[in-house]
Amino acid sequence: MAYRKTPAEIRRLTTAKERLVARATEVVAEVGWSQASVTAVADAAGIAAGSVYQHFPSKAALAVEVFRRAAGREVEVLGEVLHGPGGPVERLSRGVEVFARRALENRGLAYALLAAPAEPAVGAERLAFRRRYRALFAEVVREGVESGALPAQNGEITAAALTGAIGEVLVDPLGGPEDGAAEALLADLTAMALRCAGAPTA
Amino acid sequence: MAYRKTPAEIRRLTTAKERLVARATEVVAEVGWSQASVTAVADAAGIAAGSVYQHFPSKAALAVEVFRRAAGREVEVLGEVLHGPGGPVERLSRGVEVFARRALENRGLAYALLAAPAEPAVGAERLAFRRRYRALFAEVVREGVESGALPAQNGEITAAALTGAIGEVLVDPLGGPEDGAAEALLADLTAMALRCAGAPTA
DNA sequence: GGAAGCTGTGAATGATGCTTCACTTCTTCC
DNA sequence: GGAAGAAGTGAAGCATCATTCACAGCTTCC
Repeated sequence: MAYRKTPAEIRRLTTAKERLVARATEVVAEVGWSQASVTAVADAAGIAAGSVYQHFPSKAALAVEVFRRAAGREVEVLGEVLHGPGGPVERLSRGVEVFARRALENRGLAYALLAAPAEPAVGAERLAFRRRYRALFAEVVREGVESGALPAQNGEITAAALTGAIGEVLVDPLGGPEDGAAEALLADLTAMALRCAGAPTA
Repeated sequence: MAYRKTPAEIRRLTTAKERLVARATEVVAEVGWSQASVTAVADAAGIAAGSVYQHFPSKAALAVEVFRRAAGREVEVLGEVLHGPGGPVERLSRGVEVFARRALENRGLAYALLAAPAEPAVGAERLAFRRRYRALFAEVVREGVESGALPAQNGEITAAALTGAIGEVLVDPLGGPEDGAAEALLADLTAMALRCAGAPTA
């Protein structure tokens, strides 16, 4: 009998899978979901198309994994900022700025996560993550309202609006070339977000 | 020689094309772009699949026409409200409300126009129309700033944010079932939009 | 060393759905 | 009525890709 995987072998497989996800993420960031065929992704990872199916049961599963990893990092970062130190308004402002800054620093990926046409499975994942963004924003808004820093409002609506507004504001810059106006954009964007939540203007 | 089209024949062809676009719009509103195959659309219009190509050079061209007609109506309506009588803030408020109300009254179509997965040609059209929405909002915001009704701000950003915010807020209600909370939603949405533009709360 | 079994390969398979085309049906006009 | 030609048909053609599979190459462990 020769069928027990050695730790080294397990590590090799895991590494191969990690590498596949990483390369697939790069491909998606560069050419978008619709152009990221199984063949293209496999080529980028240096394996045969068929080998993808050693790691994932379908292309959709791989795509979902790519999305989750990348979007998960963003949720995590945003959560840390929004749950971090400072008053609700300050945290909201910093959260919006950090989120937008990270997107602008990694345009291709940000565009893929936010807006690029994608297969249904990825679309569903996108929806799910948008809900998570909303939930994070809603929490801070609610806190702000309770503390009196923000006026009474429907926090869910404001949170959804913030999510949509940030995405929409970023779509054009993310699609176009780097234009050097990033800092001005960030300032305008955070100002808008604060107005949106009803924070008194500084 | 028998190849001159009579007026009646021309009318018949035009009517057939109109009918095709109308039925295709219904199909898209019901099942979304991805399920609206040429066969399904042709069936709905009561013609053969091949006949679609008498009117449009490709499926994409038909889809684009469907999108343009439907989205064009919304741009027109929004434009009328935003250019109508009243102060900038009042018009902005009414514009948001009218836009959202129309979407909620025609959910399937609104979802298809705003968010449903679609082929690249439709995606491009969607982007183009979003720019038109933004331009309309930007105009009113600029007017409001000039008249002093709104605080100084980057009108383009606010306009993009309004477009994104409205879309995002509507996506969930449009996807789910009618829940009867439409009026409350509209009130919260317009309140958010006014805050977003910096209008003093009523 | 060598049997057993897992991983990797990439061409073949299969599904989907747009588009074409040979043919039929309808309209025009003498 | 009938010739000429357009519109309409729908099944076949075709392109695109995800997925499979028979086979080759490796790793494990006695």
